[in-house]
Amino acid sequence: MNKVQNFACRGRPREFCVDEALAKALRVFWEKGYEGTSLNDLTEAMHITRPSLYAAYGNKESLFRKALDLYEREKLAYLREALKQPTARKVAEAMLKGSVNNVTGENELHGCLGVITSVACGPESQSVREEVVKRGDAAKRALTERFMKAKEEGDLPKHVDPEGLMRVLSALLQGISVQANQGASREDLERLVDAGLAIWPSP
Amino acid sequence: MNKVQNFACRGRPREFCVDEALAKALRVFWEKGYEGTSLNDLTEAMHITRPSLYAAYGNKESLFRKALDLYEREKLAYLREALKQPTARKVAEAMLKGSVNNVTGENELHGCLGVITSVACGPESQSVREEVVKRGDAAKRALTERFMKAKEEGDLPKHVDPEGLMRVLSALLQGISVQANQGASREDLERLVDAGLAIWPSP
DNA sequence: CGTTTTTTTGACCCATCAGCAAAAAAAGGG
DNA sequence: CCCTTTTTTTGCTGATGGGTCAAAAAAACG
Repeated sequence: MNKVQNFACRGRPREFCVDEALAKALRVFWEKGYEGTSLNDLTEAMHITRPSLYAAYGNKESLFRKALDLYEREKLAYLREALKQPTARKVAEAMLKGSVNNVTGENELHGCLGVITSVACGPESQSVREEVVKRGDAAKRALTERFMKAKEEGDLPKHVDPEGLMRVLSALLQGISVQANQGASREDLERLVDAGLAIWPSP
Repeated sequence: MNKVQNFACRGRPREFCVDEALAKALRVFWEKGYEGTSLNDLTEAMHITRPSLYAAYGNKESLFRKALDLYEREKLAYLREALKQPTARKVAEAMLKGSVNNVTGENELHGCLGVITSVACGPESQSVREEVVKRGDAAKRALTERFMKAKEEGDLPKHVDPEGLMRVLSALLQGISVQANQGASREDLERLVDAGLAIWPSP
């Protein structure tokens, strides 16, 4: 009795792929930040007119949130994977090297979208900043817990403060992003990573 | 024969203090970044009308450069002082603690103006970003040289890479700025500093 | 007192911003 | 073939962006 695919297949079909266009939008947000990106930038990159964008994604802010989801899901996968490494040192190494890859990948240099957004948001669109910060805080908590576990397992010395160490590692990751924005080369960033790992606490 | 003070004392005197208004402008730029600051924000904070601003400082960009000079001269003095510390460890300690003070001082939280600007500048006003990056690079060179000297003097181990260590310290400072922007408390940042100093290489 | 020099005032310009309304176009259901 | 549903197209809106001009106002000089 039921038709196949009777969910929303009426009417004129959409002429663009929603996910594909979202990926384009992500790249623009990533390059320019939330406020630095205009609707013209977006529609040009997505090959979409303005009303199409509104119909498909709501408005600029909700488009950004969807792009943020995509970013977390795809580009930040290495952070979730890194947490599974067997030792605190390997966690740090995976995160730092993943960050360098993320930030110097492909052809152009970008910083981390989260850092860019949390730093570059004016008082308007404060809700966007808060959203980004909230997601970052969740990651920070997970990292702190990972270091607490590492201490129990003995691969971090007794005297280290897991939360402090988590803030140090966060700062290194954020610094990688900032320095990438400032034009640091991949070699520069790898030097940062090597020096950071060289002073990492040994059990 | 010569009059006293015959240099530009004719005509209607200015009704505001240029330096004072510049300090107000600096605070606004510091809070909102270069692009995030509008002329309305500036004129409101400086208690000046638009043409007065234009006459006194040129335009938005040249006002920002003057504000940047002031920022470097006053708010970044601790960095120059820190370089004079006798050991690499003390240099790092002075910079990190000074940065926390700088960033959590007075009543409101700010990140570092240099970080904010270098991260939050779109393709327009790229010259501003380049200016900020250029000034940062000079500081980075000085820090690298300081660590090379420290190595010669034996207060850093033989195996450390001065440039890498400089990038690590830079990253920690940038991370402090980013985390302050994200709402970290003074205690949070002091924890970061303590943990950072705890893993600092000993001679 | 009048002239000169400078600042202030208020309005204005043009571009861009995010967002939207109405009509045209394309598909399926009857 | 018409009707409904959905998307596209075109063009618009009100607000805000940085920047500027002409005229009024204020002070110092002769």
